[in-house]
Amino acid sequence: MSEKLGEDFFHRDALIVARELAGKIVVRKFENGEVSKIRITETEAYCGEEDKGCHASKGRTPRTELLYGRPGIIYVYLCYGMHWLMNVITGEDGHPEGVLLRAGENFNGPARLTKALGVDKRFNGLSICDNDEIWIEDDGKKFDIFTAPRVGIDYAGEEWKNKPWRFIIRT
DNA sequence: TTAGTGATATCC
DNA sequence: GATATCACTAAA
Repeated sequence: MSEKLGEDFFHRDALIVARELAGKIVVRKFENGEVSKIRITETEAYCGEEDKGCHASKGRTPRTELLYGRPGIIYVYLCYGMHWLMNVITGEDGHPEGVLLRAGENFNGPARLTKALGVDKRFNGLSICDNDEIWIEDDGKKFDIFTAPRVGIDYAGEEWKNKPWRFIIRT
């Protein structure tokens, strides 16, 4: 009883989507026909220009342009020259918010996730509900979620870096 | 703890 | 054109 998540799911506040995305399944179909499913264990919400932790807070640029786009768009960001981090855009069209997929079962760390999924910049700009290589499913299982401050955004300042906008499932 | 890595933004 | 920065990982 797995259900593929559609655009409606992402067309909500990033905080809600991030919370509900924790515990869902990312499905990746490779070119050779192999399919891998990975449970999302950790997400983070990034909410708008006023959120200093969000890329869009520094202004609209070609890179952050995607954040302003339609919900369900995959935003792949290259960090430190070797790591791909994967986000999904949420909320209203024109409002820069999204959810970072921070970890999956069997690994820790956002770059491990994309590595395992074979995600790279080819996926940047794709809609996660409108392609046959990667999507997210709800298998109906429920998890206890706990929150924590986001990591890696010390530059955002006390006010923003302490927001409990990181969602982790209890396993 | 530190090196490695490359796209992006920002400063000439 | 150049350089400073960055939501990280792996190796030690």
